[in-house]
Amino acid sequence: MNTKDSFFQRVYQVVRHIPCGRITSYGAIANYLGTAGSSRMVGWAMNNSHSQLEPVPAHRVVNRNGVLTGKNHFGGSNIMQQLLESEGVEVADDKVLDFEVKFWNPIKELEERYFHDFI
DNA sequence: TTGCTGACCGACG
DNA sequence: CCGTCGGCCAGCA
Repeated sequence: MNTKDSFFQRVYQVVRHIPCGRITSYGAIANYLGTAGSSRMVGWAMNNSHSQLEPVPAHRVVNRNGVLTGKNHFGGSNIMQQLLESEGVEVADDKVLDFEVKFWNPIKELEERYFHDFI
């Protein structure tokens, strides 16, 4: 990667690779970036995601419990939930249903993608 | 340079 | 079940 790519840029790049109808967690992204335990940085990156020119689907990132902890940063309303439901992700009580099923693991998915591209 | 802050996580009582 | 605390570390004033 370029030297310009900062920790935040990497986070945004991973988030942009999340397919529709799939979700991931802050910890998974942090683990993928090799900074496991720094999941707070991922959340902080999402807070600054608005400064990015390209849109970042931050609504596809939830905490490890599948709870929409960041919904409050989408305007104070249930915009985050609506976005997820529009993509086929069922949400109830600020919590994603079938979280484990729709969970998108950046390590596994991106590894396979990289492996497939490498071959 | 220092000292906050934060959309997390896990442990503890 | 609930609140609290420490660790984690990139940005920013």
